[in-house]
Amino acid sequence: MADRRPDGDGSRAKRQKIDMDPQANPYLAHMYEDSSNNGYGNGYANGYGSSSRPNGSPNGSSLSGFKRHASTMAQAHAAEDGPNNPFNGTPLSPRYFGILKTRRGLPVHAQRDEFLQMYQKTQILVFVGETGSGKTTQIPQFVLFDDLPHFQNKMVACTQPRRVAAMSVAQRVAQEMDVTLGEEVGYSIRFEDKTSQKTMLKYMTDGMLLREAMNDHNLQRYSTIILDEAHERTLATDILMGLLKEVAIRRPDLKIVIMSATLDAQKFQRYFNDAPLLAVPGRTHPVEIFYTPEPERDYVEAALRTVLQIHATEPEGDILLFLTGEEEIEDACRKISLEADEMIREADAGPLKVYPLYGTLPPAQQQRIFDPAPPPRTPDGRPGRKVIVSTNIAETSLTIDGIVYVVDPGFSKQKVYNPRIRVESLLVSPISKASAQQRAGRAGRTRPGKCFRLYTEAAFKKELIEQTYPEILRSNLASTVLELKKLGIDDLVHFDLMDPPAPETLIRALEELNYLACLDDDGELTALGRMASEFPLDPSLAVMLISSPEFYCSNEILSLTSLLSVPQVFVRPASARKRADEMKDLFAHPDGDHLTMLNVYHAFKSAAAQDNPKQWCHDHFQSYRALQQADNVRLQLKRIMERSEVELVSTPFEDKKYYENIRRALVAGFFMQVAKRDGSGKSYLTVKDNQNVLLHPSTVLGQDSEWVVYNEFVLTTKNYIRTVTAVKPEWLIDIAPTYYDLSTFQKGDMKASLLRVADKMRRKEALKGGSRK
DNA sequence: GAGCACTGC
Repeated sequence: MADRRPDGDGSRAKRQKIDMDPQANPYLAHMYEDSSNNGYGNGYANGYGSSSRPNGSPNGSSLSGFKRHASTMAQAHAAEDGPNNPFNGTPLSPRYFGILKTRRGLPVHAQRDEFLQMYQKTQILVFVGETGSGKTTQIPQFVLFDDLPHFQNKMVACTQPRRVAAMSVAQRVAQEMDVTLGEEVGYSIRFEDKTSQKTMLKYMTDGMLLREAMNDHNLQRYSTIILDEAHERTLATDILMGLLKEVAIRRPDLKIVIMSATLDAQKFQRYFNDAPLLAVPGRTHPVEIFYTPEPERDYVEAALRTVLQIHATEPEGDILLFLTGEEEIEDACRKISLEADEMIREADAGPLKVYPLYGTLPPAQQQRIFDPAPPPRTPDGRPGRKVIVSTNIAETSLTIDGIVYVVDPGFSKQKVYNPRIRVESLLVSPISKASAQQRAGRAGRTRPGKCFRLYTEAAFKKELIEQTYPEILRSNLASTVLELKKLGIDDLVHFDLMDPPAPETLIRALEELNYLACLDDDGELTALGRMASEFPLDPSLAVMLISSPEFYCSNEILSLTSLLSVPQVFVRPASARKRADEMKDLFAHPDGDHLTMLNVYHAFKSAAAQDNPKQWCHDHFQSYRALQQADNVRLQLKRIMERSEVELVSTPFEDKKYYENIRRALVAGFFMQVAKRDGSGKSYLTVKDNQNVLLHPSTVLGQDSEWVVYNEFVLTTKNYIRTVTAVKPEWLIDIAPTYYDLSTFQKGDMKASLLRVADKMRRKEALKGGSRK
């Protein structure tokens, strides 16, 4: 039997410190009431030596009587009861037994035997557990006792859509199993691999498992793969499901558990060839639903009215209001506070505290939502209340206890993709029934609650779709198609996805990859495509990066690529717009936003700024978080470049081509995102798609640039292109001759000027040739 | 003269 040692620290992957600490993370839906997480992580790690550990053989451990895939709940219970840890032989701590008691009271525990029997009988199993059932923490442990992966030299993997979840669940389960996090139980997320030779249960992001699959098509290192939160239907989960369906045939020994929270489980069952289903009830309190009798014309106005009404008439308990975006939320918070002050003055209402909540809010401000509600103003006064006004970040990512009232106007911002003009944009759209249910459920976490839906019951029944469309139907699939090719899936059309995307979307993606020379004319992966797939980047960014040594500026393009794959670095608070803009002007480069961002990065990395980077960012209206993230991404990309032997080179800064080389390299990746000024006005026209666009007001570029590359198409009140840099048309023809094959262009001003440019280039070339003779 | 829902590698 395989021995997994040596298990010294030397063999462990190096890991980088990042700014996420599960200890400090308040969003722990899976932490039960009794859990105290202080001081964990040390204490008993030093108590035993690894040499005395039973390892590699069940003999002598409390798992010795276990027959793989034929164990019983009684056996597992006996092993769990100790006195020694069944997985590493060390004595179990008193705290372990305390947690064990809680665990055995969880709803999933009642069906442990049933789960085991089903798990043993079938290869693929669908498990439905509502919130509070304990599925995320318990099912993987049930699996461990029966699958005994460590005796096969394999692991059990459990995927999560979000990093914080993977980290914090792993930490909780390590506690439950009385092991040190990173040893028997670990996690793996981007930038951090906290696993070791001993790891038998690994929590990870779905994207991470997908990355692994690209180099290990059969996922050989796993004996069981559990996909958790499958109902969220992230792009990665959808692709993994398609892949696992195929791997299941190639690897009959692999077991697969699909865990979902919705009643839409039949869809998963059908997809996995009528896999058996096990459903476990959750543990939540009832939530009473109220609808408006008539449709509301202005949902924000109706929402404010409802919140104030609740405050005036309903008993104690906090309120959660769902709105769609930052501006709407900040605005609503102001109005609610104003009205509430008046209610307090005139009607002796209880104090009301209002908190905004959205993803781009600084962490310290996000934390404030966990502050307790304000106390009554006088000892016998009316109780205080807090209102949280949130985007749908509070629908899945984040749980706030103490919410009793939910106000749901029925809208959220959703990504939509239009393959015709190749544009992804955010649109305020009605939510789905599943979302509405999820929102309502937020009112019943601690006690019975109420949900006020600001739409009619008829609208709920007839107008809302059942489920939000999965991400795969709402995205540009260029990078997905590249991933699938790297996964060894050649026939994309027949790849069995749960919801196949529109053929037009696939064709667009293939076309884009072909122009980028990642796929050849037969749709086969090229050497460039294979290399591009190694980078966790959009194909155009990856191609730009890989091509950049040809333009003598790969160091700079590496920095720029990192900056383009993190949130906006420029901060512009509503209270200090003018000063923020002045600061931005300090970094402005006349040729465009890309170069401006690069200037910011270089300034940030200068000795003066690094002395106190946080202060520097504050003073210069830069996002410290974004710049730090960019640094982190840069390091990761740099390692991949080194591995792929992409050279790191720079043009000397004194060289007059320093900036020009960078602009040319931009064209190598973004030649499909070019616009030309339309006549003499402000309007631009995009190449080939012929979309009328305007330069985004945030640009540093003047109106005098005839040709520009842009990073992003933003569809709001108008069509904007954002992050733009001036380029020369000769570069387009020179660097991307296939895309700029003028015979493929529609007749018009664009084609005419490109033809003139091409002519000029030919004349120049001829002259050069002539002079050489 | 705008405004970035949320994730992930």
